[in-house]
Amino acid sequence: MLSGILLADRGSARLTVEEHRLLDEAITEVVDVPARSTLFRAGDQIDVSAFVVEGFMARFIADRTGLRQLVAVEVPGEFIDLHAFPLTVLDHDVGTITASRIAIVPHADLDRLIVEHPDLGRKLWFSTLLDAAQHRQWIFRIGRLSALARVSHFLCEMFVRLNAIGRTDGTTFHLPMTQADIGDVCGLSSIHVNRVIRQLRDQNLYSVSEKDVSLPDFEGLAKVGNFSERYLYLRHPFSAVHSERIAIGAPS
Amino acid sequence: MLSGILLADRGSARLTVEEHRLLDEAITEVVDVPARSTLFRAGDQIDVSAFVVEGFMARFIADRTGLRQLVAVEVPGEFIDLHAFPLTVLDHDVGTITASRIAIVPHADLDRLIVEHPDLGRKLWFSTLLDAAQHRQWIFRIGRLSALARVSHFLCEMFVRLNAIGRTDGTTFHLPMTQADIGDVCGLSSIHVNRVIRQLRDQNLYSVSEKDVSLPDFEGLAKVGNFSERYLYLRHPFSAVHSERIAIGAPS
DNA sequence: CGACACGTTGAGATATATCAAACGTGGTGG
DNA sequence: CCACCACGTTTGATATATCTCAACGTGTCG
Repeated sequence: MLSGILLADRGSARLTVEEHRLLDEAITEVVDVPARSTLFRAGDQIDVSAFVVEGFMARFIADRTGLRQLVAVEVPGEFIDLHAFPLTVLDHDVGTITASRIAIVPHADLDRLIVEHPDLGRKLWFSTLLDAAQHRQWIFRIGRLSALARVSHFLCEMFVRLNAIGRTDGTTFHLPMTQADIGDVCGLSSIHVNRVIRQLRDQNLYSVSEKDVSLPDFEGLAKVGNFSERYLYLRHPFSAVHSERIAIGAPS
Repeated sequence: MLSGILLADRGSARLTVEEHRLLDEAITEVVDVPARSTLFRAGDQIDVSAFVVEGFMARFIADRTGLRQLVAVEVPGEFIDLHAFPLTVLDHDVGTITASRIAIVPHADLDRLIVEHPDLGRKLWFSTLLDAAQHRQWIFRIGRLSALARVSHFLCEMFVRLNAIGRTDGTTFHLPMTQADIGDVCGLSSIHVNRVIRQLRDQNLYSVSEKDVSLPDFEGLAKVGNFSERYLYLRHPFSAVHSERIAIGAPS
């Protein structure tokens, strides 16, 4: 049941037992990929998609000078390139952060599945739209938040997402990313990330040991980061306090 | 044939005559919306989706202080909230920039259509993934480009998108956005946008009169903005020179 | 005519980047 | 076992991009 982790806790899109079985049967290969390697590149035409079974992966866009901007971080249970199924060509690179195991599903099989099972098709569509909702929040994060808020927002996101797949103990979770990676997520230099993280530590909002991150005051961190988890569309939100109305203001 | 403009020039997702007809029949209402008004808000549960027939619209996220970040700009022929069909709840606000006319399609009809016509379903899926691809490019733009490059990149994007729907004469197009709007797109203050635009004018890369923007040297502007149009997935790219290989560099 | 939205300009403040260097730590090979 | 190296983190000093505040001009619209 490799697909068992797919779409975990996503309210309206949870998969039925039957749908899990169908997806499992469509897996043609399970591949182990070393850390820090690039699997696909922008422009690649691909006829399979894959989801993460274990490990941390990332999607990113690089400019001519090699500056890298991550556009998504994927954790177990998430497709890394399901959008390539309708799109057929990738517009960004895909690679690993840590050593990862991925399960591969040919597009031809997805084709057949969504015709025979429209509901499953809708759920796969939903899954790609979850990415889009996260993208939007990343735009907001980078465009309108301070460095301190950006890093806080990102830490909140990772916490909530990992919590949803049972990878936290309620406060602590494993985050195998370097400060440079976080900079690539937040549009910051790694040096500045370092300084911001120290601030969070000084405010007792964050601590880390061996890549195990603790957020002793999630609500406080969420406030600093202007974080509201609604965009993750979870059936069981971590924070009871949410969906607060936000004032619509004038443009800057 | 209101739907005639949908997915124009998107290679693999162009609609057949029959599909256009089906969508047209599903339109229940055509609504005129005044400029600068908000149609839907984050958290709204909606059971219809709409596409732009005429006008400029935007999707945006606002923080507690009213700072606004646009996450998408929509022009005629584009759905503004098709993602709400699988998602059912919106994670951002939707509003107009100029007075607009939109065509409304109930989700119940889309439901029926995609079951009976899986190919159409795939194309609608594609359409929402186009948004996601644009989101990714916006993250890159804001995260890794200078103010000058951000504005250039955005101008290139709007030019190419409007060109694809026949709304340029090869150099000039109508862009009814204020400098503050552009700031909300690029994560900049309106004052800084003003200064950046003056730079572009001084470099003869841009001129404007009555909201009619001219880009006399598109290639030059694209270079400044690190712009490559691949992510727009057009059948007839504007620029012959593209798909150049970009070096993958080390993280910052 | 006044109010308002938008663009423009100036001066000063500040957040973040850049450059440079040191430090710990784990792994590796001799 | 030690020397060494690669990698990530940390710190300091300085540069610079962008923001903020403030003011003014211009056109439009009621």
